[in-house]
Amino acid sequence: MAPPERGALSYRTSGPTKRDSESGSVSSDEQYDPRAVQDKWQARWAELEPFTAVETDDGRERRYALDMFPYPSGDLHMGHAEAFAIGDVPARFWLQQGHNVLHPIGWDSFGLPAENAAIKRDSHPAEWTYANIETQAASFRRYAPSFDWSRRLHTSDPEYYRWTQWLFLRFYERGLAYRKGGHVNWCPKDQTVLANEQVVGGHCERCGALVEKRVLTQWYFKITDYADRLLDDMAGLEGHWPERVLLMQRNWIGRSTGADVDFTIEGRDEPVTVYTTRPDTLYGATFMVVAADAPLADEICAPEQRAAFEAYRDEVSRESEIERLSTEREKTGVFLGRHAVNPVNGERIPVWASDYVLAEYGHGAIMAVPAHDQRDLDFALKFGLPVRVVVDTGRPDPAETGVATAGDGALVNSGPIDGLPKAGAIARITEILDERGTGRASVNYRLRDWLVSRQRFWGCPIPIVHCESCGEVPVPDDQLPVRLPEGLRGADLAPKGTSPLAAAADWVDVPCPKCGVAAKRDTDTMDTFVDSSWYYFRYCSPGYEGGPFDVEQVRRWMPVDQYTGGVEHAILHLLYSRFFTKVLYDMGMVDFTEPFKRLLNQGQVILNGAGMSKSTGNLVDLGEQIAEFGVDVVRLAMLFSGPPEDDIDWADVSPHGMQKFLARVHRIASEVTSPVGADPATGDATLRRATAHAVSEATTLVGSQRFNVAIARIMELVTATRKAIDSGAGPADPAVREAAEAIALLLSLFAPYTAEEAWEVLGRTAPVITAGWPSADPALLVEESVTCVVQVAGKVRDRLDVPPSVAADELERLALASPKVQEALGGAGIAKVIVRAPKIVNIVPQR
RNA sequence: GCGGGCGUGGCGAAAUGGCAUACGCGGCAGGUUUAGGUCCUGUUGGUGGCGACACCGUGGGGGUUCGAAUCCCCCCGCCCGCACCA
Repeated sequence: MAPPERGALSYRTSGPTKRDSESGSVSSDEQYDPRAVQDKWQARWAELEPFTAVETDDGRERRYALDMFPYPSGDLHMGHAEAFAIGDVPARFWLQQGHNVLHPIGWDSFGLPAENAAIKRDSHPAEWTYANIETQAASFRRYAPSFDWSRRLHTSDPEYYRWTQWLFLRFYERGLAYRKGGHVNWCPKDQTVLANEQVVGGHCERCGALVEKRVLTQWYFKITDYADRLLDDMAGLEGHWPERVLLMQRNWIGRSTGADVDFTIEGRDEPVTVYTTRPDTLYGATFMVVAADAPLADEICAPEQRAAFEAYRDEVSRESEIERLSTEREKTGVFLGRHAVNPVNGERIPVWASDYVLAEYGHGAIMAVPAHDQRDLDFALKFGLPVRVVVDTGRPDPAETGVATAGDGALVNSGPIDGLPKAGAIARITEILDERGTGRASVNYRLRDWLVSRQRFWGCPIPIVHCESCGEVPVPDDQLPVRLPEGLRGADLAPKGTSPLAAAADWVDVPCPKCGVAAKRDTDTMDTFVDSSWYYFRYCSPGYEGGPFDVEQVRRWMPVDQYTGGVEHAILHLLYSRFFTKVLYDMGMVDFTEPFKRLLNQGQVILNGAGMSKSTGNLVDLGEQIAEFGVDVVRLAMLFSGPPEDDIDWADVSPHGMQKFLARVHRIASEVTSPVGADPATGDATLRRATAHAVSEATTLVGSQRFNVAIARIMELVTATRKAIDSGAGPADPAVREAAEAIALLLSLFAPYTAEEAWEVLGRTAPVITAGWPSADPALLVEESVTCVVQVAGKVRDRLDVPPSVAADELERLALASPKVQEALGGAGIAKVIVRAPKIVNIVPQR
C-alpha cells in the first residue's frame, strides 16, 4: 500500500473529544499517527544532542552500551531493527537514570562483498562501501537509536586501520603474530584462506563453498598462548553471558588433560611421542596409529610398505571434507612396516597410518587401545589387530561385542597399576613415566592459532616488508598507515589465488626499512575479524592520534556494560575480542581482562517459520514496515513480541495492536487538563498506586532485560489511566497527570517518538529523554488490603481481604471461620493448617 | 552419537514452589457511525449446567511436597551446538 504523505496526517493535540459520560466511551475520527512526528523529533534531537557522551568527569556514573557494529551490506533490514531496538533500551534507561552513557555507532567496513560488488560493477570497493554506509546512517537516524554520532568510525578508514596495523606490529614484537607453513583451509570460491572458526561443517562460513586443504605459508595470531586464560576467565562471565555462548567457547577451546608417552621406534633414533587422555590404559595399547598426512608417517614408513602407503596417502588427500565428516564411515589405513616399543612393558606393537588420526592435534600420532576406545576398536576389528582389556568395567568383552568400554573399573593386566581405579591409575602411571623419563603429564587444546592473512584486496594491509637479506621487516610505526594501493579497481580485484595487491608493482616494491635495498611489501590483507576485535576500544577516543586509543578514556568507559548482538558471533568475534583484550592487558594498555561484562544475544527475525531470504521471496522489508506503521510501532512490536533472546516470527507480530496502543497513550496525554506541576498527592489514590506499581515493576523488568513484560506493565497503566479518566477521577485529577507523565517517561525506552510527543503534549518542554526516570513512592507500593487465598486440600475455596500485616494466627482463625471453607471441609477434621501470611492459607483435612 | 535448551489457550507469551493463562493478537457480542474502518465496552482454556457452580487442564507417565507449569526420575517431540580432538 502507498503510505500517506509524511506529515499530512494530523494527530490530536487538544481537539474536540466527544465523550459519552453515560457509557464512558469516546469516539474519534482522527487517530494519532506515530509517523507524523518523526521528522520533528529527529531535528530536535540533532539540535539538542542529548545522546552525546561526555568525556570529562561530570559527577555522573558512566555506562557503556554497545551494539555489534553493522557490515554495510545494503540498507538496514529487520534483523538490524530488532538488534538495535534491543540494544537501545539499556542505553536510554541509563541515560534517563542520570548516567553518562556511551552508545556509539560505526561500521565494519572492510570485507569481501564490497570487493565482489566492485568486480561486478567495474568500480572501487570504497564506492559501494561508503554509499551503503550513508544509506544505513540515514536509516539509523530515522530509526532513532540513541547513538552518539560524534564517535562514528569505519574500519576501512586509513585513520582506523593505521591502528589495526600498529596493533599487528605490537603482536609481532611479542611473538604473537608469526608466519608458518602448513595445511590451511582454502575457499575455492572466495579464493582465499580461512580461519578454523570460519569453516562450518567443512564449508566456508561466508559463501558456503566446500573448503579444501592447501599447504601454504600464512600469518597467524598465537591465540593458543591464551587458551587457558580464555577458558578460565569465563568463570567471571558466568551468569552475565548466555550459558550457551560460554559452552560453545569452552568446546571450541577444548582443553583436555592427559599424558605424553614416548614410544621408541625400531630403527629410529628419536622416540615418537603420543598424547593420550587415558595413560591408565597404556598396557592395553596393541598398536600405534600415525596421521597419514603427517610428515612422520612418510618418514618412518618401511621400504617394503612404501608403495602401499603412498597409494593410501594419495587416496586420503583426494577425499573431501564431506567424506571425512560422514559419521558412520569405515576405518581405513595401512601398515607402515615398523614397530614401536611400549615404554612400560617393552612390548612390540605395529605402527599403522590412518586418516582417523589428525596431523594437527597432539603429536599427530596415538597409541591405540581398542578395548577402551571405540575408534581404535573399529580399526582393530577391521584389520584384525589384537584387543586387550586392561580396565575391568564389568561389561562384556569389547572384542566380542564390538563396543569399547570407556567406564571406570579396576585395572587388570597392567603390572604395577593392577587393581587401581581409573583416576588412581592415571596418577600412578604418570608418575612412573615421569620417573623413567619416558612420559609426562600434558594438556592439549582443540583451539588452533588464528590464521589472519587473506589473499584479497579490501582489507587492512599487513605492515611487513620482505627483504632478501633482512627477512621479515616490520614497517616502522611512523610510516603507518600502509595504505591500500591506488589504481586497482574492477577486474584488477578478481580473485586469482594470490593477493590482488601483488599486481600493484609500484606499491609492492619498496626499499627495506632496515637496510634500504629493494624489497617487497607483504601483499596479504588481514582477516576482517582483526578490525572488529578492537573497535570498541577506539570508540572511547575515536579521534585519538597518539595510539589506537587513549588509555585514560578506556579506563573511564570500559569494560562494556552491555553488549548486544547476534549469537552467530558466539565463537568468532567474541573469542577474538577476548583474546585482544588480554593481549592489551599484558601490554599494560588496559586494566581489565574481559571486554564485555554482560552479553545479550537477540533472536532472529523470521517469517512464517523460516529464515528470510531474497531468493525465496520470504521477506519483510524494514523500509516498507516503517513507511506503513512508523518507527515506534516497529520497535515496539519487536520488543513486545517476546523475550529478546527469542526468535520473532513477523507473521505473529501485530503492528496494528502497537499502533492502537500508541494512539491511546497519545490521547491520554492530550486529555490531561491539570497544570504542569499539579501536586499528585491530592489525586486519586487507586491510580497513584497503579502508577507506583507500574514504575517499580518496569524498572526491575528493564534491569533484568525482560522488556516484553515491562511493556505489558505500561499497557496496564494505560488501561488504568483510561478508566480513571472515563469513569473515575476524571481528566483534571493530578493523579491522571502523574500517570500520563510516568507513561511517557517509561515508554521513552521503547517508542521514543511517541514518548517525546506525549511529553510535549502534556505541556513539558525538555525532551523526555533528559527528563529523568520516574521513581515510585514506597508508601504507595504498600497495599491497603491484599487478597488471601484459602485452600482446602490444595484447592481454592475462598478469598479473604486482609491487611498486608495480618498475623498468621489471626489469618488462620479467619480462614477457618469461612462458611465456604467449612462447607468444603464437610465436617472432616483438620490434620494441618499451613499459613503463609498474608497470601495463602492451606487447610489439610483428615482422611 | 555426545552436550545443552525448550515443550503453557486458536497465536506471540506471563507466572521459577503458593489464585495457571498477566499483556497483546485473533474471535465473539454490544455501543458509536449513513456504511465500512477507526474508536469504546464486555467476553473469550475445555467439558457439563438456564444458572450459582462442578469437574478436568501447563507434551506423556511416575515421584517429592500441605501445595508443582516450576524441583527429581523415565519416556515422547522440537530446536541449537559439537561431532573421529586420542
